[in-house]
Amino acid sequence: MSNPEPRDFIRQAVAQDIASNRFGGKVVTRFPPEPNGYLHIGHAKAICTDFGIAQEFGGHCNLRFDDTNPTKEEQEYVDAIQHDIKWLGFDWGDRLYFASDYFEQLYAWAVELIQNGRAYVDDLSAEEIREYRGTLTEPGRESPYRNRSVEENLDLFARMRAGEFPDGSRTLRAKIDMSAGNLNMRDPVMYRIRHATHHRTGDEWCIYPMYDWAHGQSDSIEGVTHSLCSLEYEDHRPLYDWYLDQLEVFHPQQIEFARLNITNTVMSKRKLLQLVNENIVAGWDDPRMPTLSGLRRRGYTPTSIREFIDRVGVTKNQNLVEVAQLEACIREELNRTAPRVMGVLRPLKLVIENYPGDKVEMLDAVNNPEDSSAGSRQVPFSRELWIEQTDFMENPSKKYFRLSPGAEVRLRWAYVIKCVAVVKDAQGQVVEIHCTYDESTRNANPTDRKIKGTIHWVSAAHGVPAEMRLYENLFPMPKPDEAEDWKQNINPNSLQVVQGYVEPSLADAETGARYQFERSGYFVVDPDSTPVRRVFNRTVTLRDTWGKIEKKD
RNA sequence: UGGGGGAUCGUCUAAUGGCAGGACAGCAGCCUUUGGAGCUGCGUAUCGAGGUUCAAAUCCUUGUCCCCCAGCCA
Repeated sequence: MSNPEPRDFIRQAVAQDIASNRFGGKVVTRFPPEPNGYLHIGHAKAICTDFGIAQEFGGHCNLRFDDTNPTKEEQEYVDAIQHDIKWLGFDWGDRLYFASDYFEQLYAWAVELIQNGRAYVDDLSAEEIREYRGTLTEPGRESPYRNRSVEENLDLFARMRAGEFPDGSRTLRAKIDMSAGNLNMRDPVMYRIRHATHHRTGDEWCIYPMYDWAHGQSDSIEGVTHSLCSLEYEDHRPLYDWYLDQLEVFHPQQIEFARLNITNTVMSKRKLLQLVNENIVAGWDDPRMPTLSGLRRRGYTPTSIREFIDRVGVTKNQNLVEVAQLEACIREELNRTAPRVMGVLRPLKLVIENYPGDKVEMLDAVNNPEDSSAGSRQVPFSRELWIEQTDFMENPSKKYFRLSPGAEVRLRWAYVIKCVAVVKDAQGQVVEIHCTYDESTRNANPTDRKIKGTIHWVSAAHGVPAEMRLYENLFPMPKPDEAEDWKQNINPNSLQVVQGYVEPSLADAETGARYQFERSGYFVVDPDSTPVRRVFNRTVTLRDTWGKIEKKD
């Protein structure tokens, strides 16, 4: 059951707890999202850790929505979150919970704390509470309402629940220590009044528990043994423990780890929401978003994301992982699994002068050199082809070994051709390339000379028009968060739409199907794709050695 | 001059007193009908200074730097 050598400090702690029979050897974790936005790759780290550890140690992981703030939460998010977790590859079975299901129990426990003199109704305003809290370096002052009688507190709290008081007029606070160095212990608010409709409990409640009051108790109710969360809750652990100790209920262990950060993107829910609301991107599932729905639409696989999370590890260190690390994971998987096809992004007409105009040959093309079981397909070849604009250069550098005047190049799976003429328009733009082909080189190399370059192509008569959406990082700089105005730094080329052609085998490609467009990148069929308008999203480019050579010059 | 946490190649991460290793990125080469993939090689990385020890990334002392906390958000 337990790993012989746990991979990280959390797994080590869990293994130790099992060894010492703490919690009766059981392992129960939970993933506690607030339904106020879509899940992103940072959440994937938490999901993989919470569900992964439960799985590895033969335990369970609960999915519990932390829905204690009706003003920010929506059913849409509840549904999207469940969909994304399943897609990532995890299953909570019947262990779907909501903090809002515990509101009655939480209320009863709050009454218990009042009765024990550990909580009180405070009439201070939000602003006054802030003033009384003190500062980081100065202790706070006790509220004048702090020493009300138990009876008065009970009465007031019941009337808070009954809806007798307006929003913000009163709170229930834990009576702890206004001089604590840890601000969380300076009489934290347990309940606030919010006459708001909750997406699950409707208008049943007008007081709502705060995170700290809800979270640990929810963990306890569910029998969670290991409550894993991010580093910023380290300061909350003493409070987490305090509530549980006061209540003398089952006491889970909270363990904190560092959240995931990735270069060239933003990860805070607030900023992602802004990108969506201000139409900077096309929605939560815009392929440029670091959301799971965005990555899915971009063509990332669940396994590649899990692999990525595995590789970056779990520690308490501040981290900023290069996005290249994520890209490496999807490239590695797709290299193994994606069928190769030919697709031209920016078409340039090529005419083979000595090839008969009425002739069409079907050429054999290997589907995946990394997977012999993938077989091969037939690709039509004819006199007029589309090639990539970037595969022709009128004045090539020495290291360029694709097409240029007088130069020879191989057409993938077809013939070696030689450029004999260049046709230009009135503006001097190259609009057509004329070549001759060497009939003896059909899928075979000439013996008398070495052909260095191979380019891809699509038969003009057979090619299928396709829209290609070429994505790059949303932000050009590694740390957009540190810029003065982060939104001013969106990469203008983060989405480029081009109209190209793909080989006819892709005519019926299904939504979600992934391909390698040879020499270009990995693409996935977008949901926008129809038989009339085929749309491919570029998931990631191939590693581009030529691009590096070019840059150096 | 409050409380909490963290410092290991460019990045992420291993080591739990015993050869500082891996992945990504980068560089050089080989190979190649994808300038893909693959293969080979390339590293003054333990925050500083003292100390303990045969031996320190690890233990002790001390200093420095970074992150988080003053929502009736989570």
